Amino acid sequence: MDIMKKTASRASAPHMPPLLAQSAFELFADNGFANVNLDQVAGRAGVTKGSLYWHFKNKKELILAACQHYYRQWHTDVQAVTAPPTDPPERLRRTITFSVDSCIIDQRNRLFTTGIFMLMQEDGDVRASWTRFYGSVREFYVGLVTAAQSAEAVSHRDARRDVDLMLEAMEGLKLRAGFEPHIAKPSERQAIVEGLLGIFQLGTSGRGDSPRRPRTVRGTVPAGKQR
Amino acid sequence: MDIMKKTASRASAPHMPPLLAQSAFELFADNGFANVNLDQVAGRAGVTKGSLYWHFKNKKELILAACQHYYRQWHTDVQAVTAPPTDPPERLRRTITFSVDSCIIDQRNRLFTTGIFMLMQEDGDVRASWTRFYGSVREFYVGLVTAAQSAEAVSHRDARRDVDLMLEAMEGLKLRAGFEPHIAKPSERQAIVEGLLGIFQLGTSGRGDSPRRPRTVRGTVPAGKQR
DNA sequence: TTACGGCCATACTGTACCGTATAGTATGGC
DNA sequence: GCCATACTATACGGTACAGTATGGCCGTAA
Repeated sequence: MDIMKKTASRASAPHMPPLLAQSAFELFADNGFANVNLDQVAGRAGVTKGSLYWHFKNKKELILAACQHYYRQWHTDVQAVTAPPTDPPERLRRTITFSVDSCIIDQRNRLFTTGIFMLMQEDGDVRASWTRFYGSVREFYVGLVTAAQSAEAVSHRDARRDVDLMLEAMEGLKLRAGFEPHIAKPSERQAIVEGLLGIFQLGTSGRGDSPRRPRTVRGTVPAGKQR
Repeated sequence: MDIMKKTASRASAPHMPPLLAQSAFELFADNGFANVNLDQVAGRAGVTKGSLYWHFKNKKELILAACQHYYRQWHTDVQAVTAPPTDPPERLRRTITFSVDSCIIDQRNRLFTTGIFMLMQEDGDVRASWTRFYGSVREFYVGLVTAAQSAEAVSHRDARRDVDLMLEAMEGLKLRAGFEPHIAKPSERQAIVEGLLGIFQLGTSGRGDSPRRPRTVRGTVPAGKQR
């Protein structure tokens, strides 16, 4: 039969474990954790289950590795978005825009994180893993927000609380995008970004194009109230 | 052997289907959809799988019935909260407080809805079912909010958008409560309610007790800006 | 050349569980 | 007294899949 199929590409593989983790992530994100078996994961990586079990103790460890893959990806993506040198408010806007697009458009992102939330309920390790990630995301956003706010000389609000509220809304958005696909329209996405930015009560900021809704009137807040 | 075990309580049962649906909801909410088999559901209702399959075509129909049970429960609970005659802003506050408590404290609520979001990704019927429910919840809140806003004579904002943002934040809250349990503290819950109410830019409203954070300064919004 | 250890494939075991087949029981109509 | 209908119990087929047992290949070092 089909012997010697691909003995060539042996040993040159980029160190199986990360490749398996990536394959696992892609399959999990496309089909959900419960609907993927280890034969498929191994197959996608070009090996079989025997070798998968050489690198990972069990399915749970593979899942955790897939999570790490996802976390790393997120950080590098956001790094790329915030890299270009701009002023802090614009960086905040870009990051939020990127995140909103990820939540709404990137179905893999949606399905994968939903699955994690499900697993979290019944596995402490997954929960701990996600908790660390969420913490890093929050700190990242807090940094962005405080920078943006101090740039406007209004830092009277609790940035951490605001960031939490925004992140909650983003997670909810992810879920809602699953059953109300019409929010994927560009105009809707734009409005949603404005809504989230509104949480921080920053001025309309950045570009000159007029904001889409009158909501951002908030920017003008009575001064002299800093704590 | 054990004959005549419980012939007494036969036939007096409250018409199996709803009882099975409730049993299914409880088990699903406690253990997740994937970790419950039909023997357990039937057992909890005092029957066996054979009779379960008499009433329901398959597991999916049972799940949909459990969803209906959940929806009904939510509506009656909220009805109970908003029933006592108070002014609209206070009714809004009470409803949000109730919802936040449900999201954070009621673990069954959390696990069940998370499971639904997972199933939604792969089943159109579940998705349609949830979409209907979400629509009814949104309309309910829009009614509350417009009533509350017109009571304060400021209706310049898009209530539907605000409600969507708030509901998204609530769903996110539900998820976050799963891995950051410290937000179950009463003071935190109170702050979260204030944050959500802040979305609607209403005054601090209702009772005389001072709000917990300076955030609600928002209430004083420059007048004369209605569209 | 041999020996060995890292890596992988194949074949298999064990288990969980959905769905079904079928036998049995209560109840009401005729 | 007979039968139909509604409902319940038990047992099992089929399947999907996690995890294991075992042996082969290949590079490296003695």
